[in-house]
Amino acid sequence: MAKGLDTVIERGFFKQCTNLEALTQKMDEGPVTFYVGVDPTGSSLHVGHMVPFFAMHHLQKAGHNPIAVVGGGTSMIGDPSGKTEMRKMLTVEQIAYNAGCIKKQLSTVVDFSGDNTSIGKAIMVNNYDWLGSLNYLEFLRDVGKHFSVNRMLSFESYKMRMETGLSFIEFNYQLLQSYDFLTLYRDHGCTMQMGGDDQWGNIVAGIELTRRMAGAEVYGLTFPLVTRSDGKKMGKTEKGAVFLDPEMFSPYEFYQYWRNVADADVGRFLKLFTFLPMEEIAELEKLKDQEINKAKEVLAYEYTSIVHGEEEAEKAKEAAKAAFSVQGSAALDKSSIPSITIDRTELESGINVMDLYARTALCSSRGEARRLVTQGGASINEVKITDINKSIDISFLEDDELLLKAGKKRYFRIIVE
RNA sequence: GGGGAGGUUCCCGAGUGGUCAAAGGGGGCAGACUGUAAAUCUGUUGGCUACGCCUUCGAAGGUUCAAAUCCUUCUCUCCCCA
Repeated sequence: MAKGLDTVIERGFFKQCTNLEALTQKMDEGPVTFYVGVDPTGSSLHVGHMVPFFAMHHLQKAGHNPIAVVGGGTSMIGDPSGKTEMRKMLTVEQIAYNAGCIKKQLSTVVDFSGDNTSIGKAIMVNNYDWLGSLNYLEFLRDVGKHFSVNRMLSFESYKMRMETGLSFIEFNYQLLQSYDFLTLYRDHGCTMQMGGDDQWGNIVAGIELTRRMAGAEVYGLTFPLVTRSDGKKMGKTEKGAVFLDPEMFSPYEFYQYWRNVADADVGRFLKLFTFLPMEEIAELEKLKDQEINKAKEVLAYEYTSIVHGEEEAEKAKEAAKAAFSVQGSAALDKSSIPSITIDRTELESGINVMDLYARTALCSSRGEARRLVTQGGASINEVKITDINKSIDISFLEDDELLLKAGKKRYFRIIVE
């Protein structure tokens, strides 16, 4: 089995391949240039986007050459695959900005620097560069003729949209993505595309187009759709997606997200989202019941460390330990908890509990704060508050701070000056 | 362009003049249980200066003592025909 490809398969990235034997052989023979597409629809990726790039990492490490294709052109249109609604369109400037942010985030797993000769060479390109200047008539004549509408309609992703409606622009997405593959083959000798299994149809279409127009055999490989065993969408929380941008999703929360994955998911996620050797993961997978928490800690630490750096991972780990151990807040790493500063004089005259909570991110209104207090979920510096009329004053202070707690896991810090 | 069906609180979805801040479900939050898990159970889920008041049922007007519910216009979505 080809180097790199075996790792990818072994770690659970493999769902299906257009021609596994041929691809294996090709990858055995030497470096293969391959690509993964990413949509620059936001300024931050979330963890769900990362699956292909972890795979990319393993292949790059094995000496193959990755291309990350930013869908600047295609995202101006919208991909119907798996979406129930049409995407909003973005301006060229927004896309360029987003692409910059994304590259930075991808750099945590893929090396774009090009100064490490022992691994494959990675580049990032934007398909707007070739799609943006397409001539409609020429495109229809040269590319469009290879596509069968009947065939396209038979794809599941389009079928779904047939129910709700599918605009003509979206319908063209497959042509553009196929054209990407052809272009990358011509310009960069790219011979493989990877993507989520929902992209299978588009990938196959690209392969066919490349065969017809360039007479070359290229390959496609898809990853299983990563789901959570509890059926919830991977990488989504109540508050939204688990973003990689620390401004949008703090390293502590990031750590906690992975620390709290379902038992059944730990092993799979360790393989997908960490670089730990398989033997080590196999050991961790043996853990049961309470012991499995160790595996979750490893997962959380490793992934946090990849995305946010070891220092942040360490901080998050310590903060979590402190927050959930018996000593309570004493050992909490305060710097990782969100905070606001209030004036000492204000506290001296006393602030109502509800008012205080409502001013933090813990509660969005006094009503919510009232509920929290009434239901026994509020405590300040580890003193439970159950009286909604309680006035908080300087007697609650500890080191000039108030540590507000909501429920078991959410903290907020009030610094008094 | 013609015809039809619709837009309800975070989401889905009841409600068709007062008993509606609006059923039910989902989700969320909190509590119990626990392993910072899952499952389960309980409570809660517009705002506020809180036994009352204010703002919500696509938007703006109107009818009425009283409208999410009736009328008018506008707007958006979906379906059928062209």
